Amino acid sequence: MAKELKELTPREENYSQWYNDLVVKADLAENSAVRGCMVIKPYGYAIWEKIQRQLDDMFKETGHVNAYFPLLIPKSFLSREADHVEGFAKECAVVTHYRLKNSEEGKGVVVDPEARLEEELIIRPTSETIIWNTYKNWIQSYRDLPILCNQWANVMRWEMRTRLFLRTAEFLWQEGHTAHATEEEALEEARKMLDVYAEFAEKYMAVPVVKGIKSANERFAGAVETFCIEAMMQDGKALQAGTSHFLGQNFAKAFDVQFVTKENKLDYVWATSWGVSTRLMGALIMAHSDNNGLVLPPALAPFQVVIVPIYKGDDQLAMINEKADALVKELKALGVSVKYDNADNKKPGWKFSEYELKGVPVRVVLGARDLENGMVEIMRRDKLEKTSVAYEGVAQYIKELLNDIQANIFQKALDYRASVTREVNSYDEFKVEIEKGGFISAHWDGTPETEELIKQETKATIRCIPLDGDTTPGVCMVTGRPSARRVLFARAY
RNA sequence: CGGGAAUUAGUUCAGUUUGGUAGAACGCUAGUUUUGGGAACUAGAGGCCGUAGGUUCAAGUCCUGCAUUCCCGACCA
Repeated sequence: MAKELKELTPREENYSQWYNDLVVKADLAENSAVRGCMVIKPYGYAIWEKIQRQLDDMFKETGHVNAYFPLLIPKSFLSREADHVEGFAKECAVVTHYRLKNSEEGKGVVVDPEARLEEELIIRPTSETIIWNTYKNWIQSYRDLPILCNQWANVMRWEMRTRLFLRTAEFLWQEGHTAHATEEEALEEARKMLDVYAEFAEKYMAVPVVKGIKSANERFAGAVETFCIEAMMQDGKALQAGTSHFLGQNFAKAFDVQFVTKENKLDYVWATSWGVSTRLMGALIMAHSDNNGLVLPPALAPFQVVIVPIYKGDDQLAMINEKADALVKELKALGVSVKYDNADNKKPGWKFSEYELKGVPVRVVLGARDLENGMVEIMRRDKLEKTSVAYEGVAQYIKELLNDIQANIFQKALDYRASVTREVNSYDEFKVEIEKGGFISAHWDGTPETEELIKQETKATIRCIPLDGDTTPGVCMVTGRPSARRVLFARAY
């Protein structure tokens, strides 16, 4: 299987084919019988659980709690906030009936026309509306604020075209929804969660991201300001990896959520929402993988080490089992997760390929030959390098190696991004450069019209206005009008 | 919703030109030999050829409708 992957490379034209093969062959996910929906398989879900656990810890550390809100939302809720309905109406699945009955021709079941719902329900594409409808009951006074809730849930957006992990009709995500007494506090919250996302992406996923602000065209439907983290994939396309929105008082006004201030005045509540989804797994796969399969950062690998025994006969196996069990114990004591695969129905060569395809960071080979010399063979997935190490103290060696791998994967992604990021000063140059992929930093006059024109002509969008970075004024590369600063362009997923 | 292509074994596909006994590879099952980079041999199991009609002595193959899936666009985290 790994051989088939080798026919393509992560940076070629046929990237989507490569990506799909990789996802399927690494046993992460597959398309389901339902259009646009995906089955996340156990190995893929194990990675998602790692992501969930880590993010959830980080949310708790910043004072958030989890809650759960309904899957179905009354249709009328969606129309309360004008921009919001505009943004989501086109992709909502709608529940119209609550009962089936046997068909009169006697074949199968049909929708019972008697069971039409008085008010149709939509399957949540996001939960702002149902949550703000609920918050109305929770908030009377400034003493009830802030509310810092997060929800782990599934949502559904009836996308025209789907791709495993990157854009599926149903996807898993977390959505934080907070309510605040002041504008400053809400803005600070939105910024804080952006930082949490950025830290998670870089420290755990080993994916470097640019923190920034979305232009008006790309802003979340209903938000005053959308902050985002943008990542660069190996084929030169950008991927929005997470967003944090400052919602102003838009939803409080739409759902009439007012509170009494310290000064005994009525005011609308200030809001944020922020989310990341199973799309992060797409980012993980596309940012690091090579032609031998996945490359997982140790911090998110379902297991960090796999031990493969090589033996002839039961005597050797017994001896190797003993050594392996001892090593497993030592590694676990050091907090390293490990799988010992002594299944005898697969050959070692098969296992080597399999675990490379699955992206396990470190492989330890225990063979009779090595053990006689007191050595073990270690292979690191990121560099595909084999070394021989003394059995004594190998657990400590592996623990340090894992740190090194995590750092190396991040550095590699960072170097790649640097190599495809550049400044451009004219539109002609831009049109040439955008074909090569990567991030392009250029001046823009700040108008939606110019942004739209660039998108039409080059398929490139403004990924973000970076929070850090060059703030020297200049002139727009298209119109020549004044530009406050450079912004980041790319073609994106 | 536009433009292409596809639908046959668990999977990937051949077979359609010229209608005539349903095929291959991989996978699966059993046995033997194997085990330091995806093992070999032998013997098996497995198909209403997407669906509904039509043409014909005869349809996987020709004709018509329908459904579904994939790719390329528009939409989007």
